[in-house]
Amino acid sequence: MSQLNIKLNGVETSIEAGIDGFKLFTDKSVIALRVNGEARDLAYRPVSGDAVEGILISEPDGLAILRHSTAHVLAQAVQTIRPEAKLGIGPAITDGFYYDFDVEQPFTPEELRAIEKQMDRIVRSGQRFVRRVSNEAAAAIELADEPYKLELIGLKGSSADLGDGAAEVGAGELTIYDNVDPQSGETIWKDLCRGPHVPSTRTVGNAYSLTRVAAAYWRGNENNKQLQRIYGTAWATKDDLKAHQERLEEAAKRDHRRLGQELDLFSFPEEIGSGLAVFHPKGGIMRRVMEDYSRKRHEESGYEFVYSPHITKSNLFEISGHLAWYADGMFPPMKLDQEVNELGHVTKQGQDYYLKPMNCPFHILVYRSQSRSYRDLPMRLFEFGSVYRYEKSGVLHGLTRVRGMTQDDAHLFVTQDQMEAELTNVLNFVLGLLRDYGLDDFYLELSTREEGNPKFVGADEIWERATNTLAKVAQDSGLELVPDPGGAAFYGPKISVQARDAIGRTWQMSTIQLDFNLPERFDLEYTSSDGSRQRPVMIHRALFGSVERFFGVLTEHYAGHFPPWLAPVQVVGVPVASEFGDYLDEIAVKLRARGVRVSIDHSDDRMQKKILNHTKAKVPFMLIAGGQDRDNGAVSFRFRDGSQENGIPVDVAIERILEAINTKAQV
RNA sequence: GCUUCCUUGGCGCAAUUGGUAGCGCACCGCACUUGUAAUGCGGGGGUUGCGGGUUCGAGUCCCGCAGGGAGCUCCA
Repeated sequence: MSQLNIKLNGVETSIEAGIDGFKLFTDKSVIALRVNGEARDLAYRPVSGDAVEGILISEPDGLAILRHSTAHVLAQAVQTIRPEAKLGIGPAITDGFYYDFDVEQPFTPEELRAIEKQMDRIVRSGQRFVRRVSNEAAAAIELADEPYKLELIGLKGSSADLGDGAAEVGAGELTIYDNVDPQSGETIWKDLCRGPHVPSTRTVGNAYSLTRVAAAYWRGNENNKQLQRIYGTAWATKDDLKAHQERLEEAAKRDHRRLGQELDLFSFPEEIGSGLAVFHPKGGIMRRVMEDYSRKRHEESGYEFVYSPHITKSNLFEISGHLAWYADGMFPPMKLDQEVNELGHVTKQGQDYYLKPMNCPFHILVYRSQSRSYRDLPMRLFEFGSVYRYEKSGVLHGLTRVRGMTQDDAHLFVTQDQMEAELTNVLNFVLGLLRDYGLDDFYLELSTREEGNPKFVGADEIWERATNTLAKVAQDSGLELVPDPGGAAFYGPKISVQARDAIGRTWQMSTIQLDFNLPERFDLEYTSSDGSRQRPVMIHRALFGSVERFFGVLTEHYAGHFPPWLAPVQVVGVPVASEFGDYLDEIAVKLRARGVRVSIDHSDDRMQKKILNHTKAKVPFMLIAGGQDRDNGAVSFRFRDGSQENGIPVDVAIERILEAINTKAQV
């Protein structure tokens, strides 16, 4: 046999010509090959000069192949049970996979279980995934019954944007994967697919599960038909699957909607309407503490506080351009003052008033209320501004996506020369403040304009300068920077600060936007040192995004175990018997005098019951006192984790509590 | 907005094929006076989200609306 030279796992190796990946890697945990950087099936036969590595089932690329192969098994199972189901696409996604089907009747949960059973049978039957190169004409005939696949083949020909469909056809050769029965050699099922796949359905194993069914627009376009999408999760081992399910349970326990109910923080009364929250006393305390601290920091950093009304005549948003671009996202107008005679003719022109979806035009009017000099700049106007947006009903989600919210909104008016320094300033201010609230793992996203999209207004060179300035500031921060092309606001590019929470999920927090457009629209000016009229640049920035949303994110981050400075009740006193209640009341008086939020539980519950109740309420400090403590002028701490320290002198206990509050420590 | 599922006392849940609403927690009262995650007894509270329809009879079936969950699309 002739030999050929390849680079095997980085080492120059001579192998027999014509042997495939199965021979090169006998380790069963190798499920595919990486050939010259590209994933291939194990059946691939290396040619001279190839750089070949094994892809392990446990590595990210391997998991993606496993998940995509599981999607094929799902599709085969569905077509076994519902032969009329037409195939959409079936890619791997984070933690799993999905496959879209066009079916007359949506899948029921019971049917999902039947499909899982059928998948098990397919997995056990050990069908081989066999790659076959086809061409557009042949595939079109072969897949005549699969209209969506035909569309993808057509799109491939036209080099249109395939989106998620890239997994099916992608670049290069058009391929079909046959599922071949190992005994008979018969092809049982096939799918248009770029691959690669695991060698056999048996490799899929048993660490997968179908999770839910939902509708999804074909090719992600809401003008297209909705297909039924089945989601699943798939892992290398059963333990990994279990760990994943436990992570989901952990996330569910932290859900701010659930904790908001359990901890009595806020609610969404049906009578008020979707996406409109009320904060209860406990949530109200937290919100006030959050806002007070933010105000204090803004004051220290040179911001000035303004207030503006919740409604305005339409004219304001016509000038700003919001009505032209975002009327759909605004609550419809209140039509006022119009008078009509008996004949239906308008005798007095009315006015349309809108609830404000943004604060910027109001702050602009504050700026414009008098002639400004370069000496006034930078001018930093801050407001907790309540805005209302008519979010589509399907997107509302707890406090994180609402119809009424309060932004911690500021608009900075600066000269072109001050722009970069001020942006750097703002970014550092934002990051510092977020850290104070307990978030400390960040990365930045730079959202820029999409070429040729008419949504973005303003001259090219202005966009370029704004984008370059933001990019420089972002880079100088030293934080990881992720590009987000097309994500800019219509009036300018933005940096957004993304924060990772305690269990690694990322949340978009603050945004900093540069805007040359609104100063133009409102004809803003300042007199420069040489007496000439100049146009200021605007910086929009919200740090929490909205107070509501930030509240929700912090709730999930802390899983309701708020650090003492934020906790609605910081200390609860539990007397061992009611006769010790007075003693605790004396301590409570001292704590209250120092501003601590403390209550003493005088109810006639057993003390064990009281401990249970306050543990469930996630109170940071419980102070327990009985005869021994009273005799010694002491108190006993019980902490959230159930640990305790007995016999702490009262003054020491008070200092410890104050220390924790003042340093914003977590306990 | 679209697809789909859901809605029973403050909260979490039950109610066989449509037969006239139960439980736990919470709440109120009484007793107990307690040393680290549920003391005992008793009591009150729901025309089953709202509006229509089918039926002798609807929490259960049908239609509409509202609110919620999941996903899609969207997010100035």
